[in-house]
Amino acid sequence: MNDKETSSLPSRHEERLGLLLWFRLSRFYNQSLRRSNAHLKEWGVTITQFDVLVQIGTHEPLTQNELAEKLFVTKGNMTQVLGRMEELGWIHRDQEWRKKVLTLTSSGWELFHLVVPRQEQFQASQFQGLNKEEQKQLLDLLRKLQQYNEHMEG
Amino acid sequence: MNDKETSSLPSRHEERLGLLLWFRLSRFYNQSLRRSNAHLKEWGVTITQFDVLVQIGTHEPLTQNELAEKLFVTKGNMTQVLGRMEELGWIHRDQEWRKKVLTLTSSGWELFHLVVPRQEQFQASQFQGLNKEEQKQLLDLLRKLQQYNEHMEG
DNA sequence: CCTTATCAGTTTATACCTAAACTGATAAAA
DNA sequence: TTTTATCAGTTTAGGTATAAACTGATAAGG
Repeated sequence: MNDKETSSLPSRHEERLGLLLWFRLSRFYNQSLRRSNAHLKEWGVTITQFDVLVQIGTHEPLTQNELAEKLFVTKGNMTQVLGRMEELGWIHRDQEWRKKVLTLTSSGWELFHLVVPRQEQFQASQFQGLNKEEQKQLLDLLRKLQQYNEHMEG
Repeated sequence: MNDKETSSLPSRHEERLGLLLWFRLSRFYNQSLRRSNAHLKEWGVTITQFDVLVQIGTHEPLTQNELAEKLFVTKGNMTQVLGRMEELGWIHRDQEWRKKVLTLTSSGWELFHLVVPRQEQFQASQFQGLNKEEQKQLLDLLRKLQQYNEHMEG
């Protein structure tokens, strides 16, 4: 590949921007993921479990499919993650018709109230490299991207 | 948690923004990852392998540690991913002093020239929800975040 | 009533990723 | 020279994620 020659062509340039954005995004995400897991380790919670905890805690009651949709993961994945969380005694899974209704146990609520404020604070610190205005900008750009892509997939 | 009451407090609000940013970011990243893998499936390549292919192809020769640093992943992970890519005949791993020097095989170069332009085009389409100006803004914000966090970790 | 479709969740095989402990080689210090 | 430190890469155990095939229950159509 010949960077210097092709980058002067505008159409190539735009394509490059896409790849650059992908690289930046995935690097930052990976870093952020690792740091979050390290931070949550103190309470024996993974970032995935934390996300599930927040979703159930704020939208209870939820079914597994609804949860998977909210988290943008497959339902097969939910089976595994929720299985472990049930073992740990953080959630109830009650069969109801052909659905399973998810709620937090008292132990789950305890964890929720303990960990959510800490993690909020931690995530705020992760984005300290941007001022408040820039943070809102970033949120807005991500919102636009998601809306557009959702619209594309129908 | 009582959303409506606590969100009026400014300090709480800022912390919320951090959590919101994290959620948006991870949802978009997951979506993007899934779509990229689906797109690359045509050539039997995963997005991880693609990232490795690009790094080696553009920075050859590289050691495994250098590659891990560029991709922001652990060296243990590289051992596994590179092992598979070596089996597939895409890369050479030549022991040199106490390092292993990575280069692409002719088959690897073939794949590189076949897949990179397609994936560039695909990634460009992933960010079409933003105009060129907004894409540059996003890139800039991500760059700032990474620089700040790198500086923090020292 | 019986057949067929749909739907929620599970299972399986495979890949990715981490942290932490380990190996073996080179380099530095005693 | 012997010991100790460091460094690149590997291994292990465990969690996360997917796609695709499957199960079993409910719903719809014949």
